[in-house]
Amino acid sequence: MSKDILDEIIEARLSRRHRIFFDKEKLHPDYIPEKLPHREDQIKRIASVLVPALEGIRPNNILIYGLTGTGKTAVTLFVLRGLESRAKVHSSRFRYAYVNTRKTDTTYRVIAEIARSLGLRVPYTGLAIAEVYRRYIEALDSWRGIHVIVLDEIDYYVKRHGDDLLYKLTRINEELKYARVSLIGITNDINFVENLDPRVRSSLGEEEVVFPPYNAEQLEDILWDRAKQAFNPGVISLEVIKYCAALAAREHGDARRALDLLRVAGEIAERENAEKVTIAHVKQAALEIEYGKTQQVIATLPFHAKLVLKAIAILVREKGYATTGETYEMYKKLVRRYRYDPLTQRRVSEIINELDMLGLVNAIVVNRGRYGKTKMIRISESIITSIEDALRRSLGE
DNA sequence: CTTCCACCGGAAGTACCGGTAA
DNA sequence: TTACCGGTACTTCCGGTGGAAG
Repeated sequence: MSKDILDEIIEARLSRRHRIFFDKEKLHPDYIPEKLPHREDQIKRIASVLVPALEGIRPNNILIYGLTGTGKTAVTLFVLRGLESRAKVHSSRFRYAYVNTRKTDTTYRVIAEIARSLGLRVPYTGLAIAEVYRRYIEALDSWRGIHVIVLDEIDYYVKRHGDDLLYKLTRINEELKYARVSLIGITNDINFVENLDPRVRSSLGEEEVVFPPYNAEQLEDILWDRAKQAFNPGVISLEVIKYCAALAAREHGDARRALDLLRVAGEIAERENAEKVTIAHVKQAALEIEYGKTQQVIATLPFHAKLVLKAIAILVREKGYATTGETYEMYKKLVRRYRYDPLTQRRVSEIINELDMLGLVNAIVVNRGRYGKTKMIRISESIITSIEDALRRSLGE
């Protein structure tokens, strides 16, 4: 009997999935389509810089700029994958390493990942960085090919650790006898290059490629292209696509955001057992994406960071903003309830900066003359309830 | 013009953890 | 086993500072 109920649920689920999505993967942020509309110029540029690799010639380094969701990563990987498969035909030795330095955010892990892309087995801890580097060099030279290293979101890495690693990588060819390395740096932050060592800047920027934001029409093309593959016929309308495109265009033309909206809207429609995706679903999706992000970020915060955030939330509810000193006092009260020792104010000040970087609070340094220098901390109206929810959930009560 | 608040944020160092190599 | 490595999460110390108040 219970089996019948189960079958019913499973069938309902399966039939429902069939109704909305045909192939949801096509909307996944990491999926790279065969066609990248409105990026022909960039594909040509990057491909023509890289093709010499097939003849065993080291391509120039490339620096790629563009805001989030302008197709930088997709285009780069698209070209590299294409070349890698052609390399087999031409029997030339060509490989690439892709590292997102925001996710892989320490020196050791970046080098380890580069080395792994050549098939090396590198432990995730225990070795000296210099040792991993040495093995990588050795492996390169015995392989004797062209290795392209993609460093995605390098601005994040450089902000935290400086440009020493970048400098080393730009000089790596001097240490190699038979192999050659090219670098591709990808950044969202246009100003980032200005703070770079001039030698690194000139070397990394041998070629520069800019990815302008998409406008609403271009986003529509992209979305329509993908929607045709991802959804079943009749589920999605041009009207809904236009709405997603318009929302994303408002946010500097972020295609990833537009695709997320479409995917989540589809999931909501599916959940509601609807036959079509509607504009109401997209609106709901925008809310859920925002809510989900903050919930997830807060859930993974260390204990003391949660308490600091809670202290700020309380103060912001009371008077609209908080200063570092007030936050610290409130935080100390909260810690006592949990019978833990409070951290120092120096550390709490750092945690506030971290919360700012995560986008949970806005902290700006202000000088109030006679009343000293401090940080004015605020929480945007649109996420404060979501933050309170998340804190209640993860701190109990 | 000077004072001085209430912090800022750099630098150096400590403790601990999970790991490797010999 | 021992020496060492890098990463995280802190502490301690301290010089630095924009601008309202006096």
